Amino acid sequence: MATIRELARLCGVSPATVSRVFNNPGVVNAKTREQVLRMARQIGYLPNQSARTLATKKSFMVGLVWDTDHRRPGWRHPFFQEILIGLKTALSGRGYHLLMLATSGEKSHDAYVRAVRRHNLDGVVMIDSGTWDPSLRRLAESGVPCVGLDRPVRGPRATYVTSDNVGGARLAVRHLHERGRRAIATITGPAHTRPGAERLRGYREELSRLGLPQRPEFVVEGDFYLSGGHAAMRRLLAADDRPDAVFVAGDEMAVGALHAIAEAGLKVPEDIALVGFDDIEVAALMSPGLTTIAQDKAGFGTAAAEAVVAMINGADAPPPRILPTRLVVRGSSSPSL
Amino acid sequence: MATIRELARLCGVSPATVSRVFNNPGVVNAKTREQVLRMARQIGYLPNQSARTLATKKSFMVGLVWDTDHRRPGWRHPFFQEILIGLKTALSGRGYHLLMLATSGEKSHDAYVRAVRRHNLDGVVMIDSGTWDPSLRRLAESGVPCVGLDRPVRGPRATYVTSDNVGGARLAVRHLHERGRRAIATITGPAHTRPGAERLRGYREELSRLGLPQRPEFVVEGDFYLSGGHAAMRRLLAADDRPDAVFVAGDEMAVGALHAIAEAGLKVPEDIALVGFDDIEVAALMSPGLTTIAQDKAGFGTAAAEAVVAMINGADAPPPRILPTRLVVRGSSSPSL
DNA sequence: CATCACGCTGTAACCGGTTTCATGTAACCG
DNA sequence: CGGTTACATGAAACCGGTTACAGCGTGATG
Repeated sequence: MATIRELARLCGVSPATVSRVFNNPGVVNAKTREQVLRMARQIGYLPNQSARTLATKKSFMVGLVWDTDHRRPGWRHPFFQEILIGLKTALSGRGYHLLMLATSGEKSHDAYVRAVRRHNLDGVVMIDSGTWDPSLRRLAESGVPCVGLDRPVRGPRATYVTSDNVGGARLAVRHLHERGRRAIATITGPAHTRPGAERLRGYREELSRLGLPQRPEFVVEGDFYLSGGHAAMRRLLAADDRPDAVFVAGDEMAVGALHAIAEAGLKVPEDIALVGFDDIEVAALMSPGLTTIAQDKAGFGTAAAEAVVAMINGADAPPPRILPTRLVVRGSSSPSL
Repeated sequence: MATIRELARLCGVSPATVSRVFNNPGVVNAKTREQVLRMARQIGYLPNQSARTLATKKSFMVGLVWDTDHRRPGWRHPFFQEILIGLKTALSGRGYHLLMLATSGEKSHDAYVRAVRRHNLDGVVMIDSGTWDPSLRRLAESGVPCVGLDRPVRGPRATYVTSDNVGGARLAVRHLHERGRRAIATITGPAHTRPGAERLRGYREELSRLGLPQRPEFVVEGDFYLSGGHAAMRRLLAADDRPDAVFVAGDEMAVGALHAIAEAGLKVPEDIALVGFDDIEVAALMSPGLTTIAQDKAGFGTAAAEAVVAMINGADAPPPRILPTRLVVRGSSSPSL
């Protein structure tokens, strides 16, 4: 492995000059610079990142906190993969790498903080269950630039990225109303999760705006999973007065709901129209296709990368970024015949 | 930030001793060791990984090469997320972290090699399209311990992990045969991909074993995607003599096939039974549920971690690891009425 | 001509660990 | 009791970069 001193010797200059060629090209004489670059290519010189980090305290690495505890829901965020692609791409475009943080089972409250310190991470992105794990709170409060994905994060240099859940839910309800539905129920996410609460709020707001009554029996709490959607739908169907449309606050629950409706011998969209939320891959694969509120998947990653890099470069924590959502119409909300 | 010299001073020992406490606890006197550990905890001392790496050339980081070029299929491996969880967990249990490698758009043939060198990565895991990208070939040949996921990798210290595609395909065909089907077609993956070729081979082998004829018109090539499955199924249905069962070499294609069958006014499983491959999440969500060949998702990650760590610790490249597959029976292959 | 500014470069200390080698001490053995 | 050995530790070099500071040559300025 070629070192900076070797390269310097070959070029007849000092290591400092070589270093400057790479970090501060402006200050070094054009001729010298060219020569150093040429020689560097020739002998395959590569600056050693560890040495650099040791000297500068900048690692050009961002940690990804991704809580894969199977008891919690977060580990399978509906479009984790797309977020990850966006994040990786956006970070690498800015010269940063992504380190998957792991606590090696260590259950200390500052396991993450320690990992971040140990590796001199420049910033952190968190995507997880949204439960306020103390070790995550510590992390956000520790002062590293910190961006939460789909979960609020508070700390001296922390911000977050989320979708416009309220607006999306309103879009969904408005759409069902435009399709002529008036008895619009909702299956919500868990009340303690932020997306769950916000989507419910949007549903309520839009009902008010449309002058439709708020009917408590039309609000059933689900769990964002298939089985929860199934169970919730069965409860809705069991009531005397069943809805003619349901806004389901998550696509996976919507699939469960779809099955429950079919089991009850009813048809979508003829008897009950359905609108989901997320636009996961399955949504397009169902029959009928699932009308849903799409989130800007790649946008999550990009926005997170932007925010964390900005903070790394000394900016104050930017305000939370709310990504727009949009309605994707498919068969499950087609005009009934 | 507390350094090793500070800690040493506080304990009245030399930095060397402190270092030994952490790396070679056996050689240092029990009393001294305890004292150092206690003091370390008290002042929150954390060894700096960059300094360590600089001195030892071991980073305890493994790179993940994940080609997200959208023109290639690899970036959305059917169960990327599960593999990633398995990998992360298994690595972290062995004291390694996972660094998502990115080439920052650099199109050099040894972009990956350079990234690995620069960061002193101890090993690499690759999951991608399976196309022989020259920069990946270089990487495998560069001598870093290297494990391919669902793709063969050759190099001085390289091996790979894959599923028993042949065996799985045979299971599928045998199952359809047991259900009384005799006109068993297949929709394959692209012939140039390894899983595609192997699953086709399994299909052929099992037909032979069962004494069923090989009918060229019953073999249609797909692309592992929804649309390819749909198109392939239409071709099968258009023939004079249509099959009563299809082994589809990927679940996503199977979903496409299912739609094509429905569009043709036929029923699954009554008219045509279907068996997929992969056991992706959708498989259980369809109606009818998709009978499929399940792969050991978490096993991929674990096996890859084991292999790469073994090689890092000096072992020779272990032979390729073939993970067992198993049949998951659902509605799409129920006995026809 | 002395002075100064400017542009470029080198020297050397430093980042925070690890590791070789030497050394001191205590135990052990014939 | 002298010599060997094992054990525990410290001094110092080293890993490969960065950077504060000093120095040098050149041309401009008073």
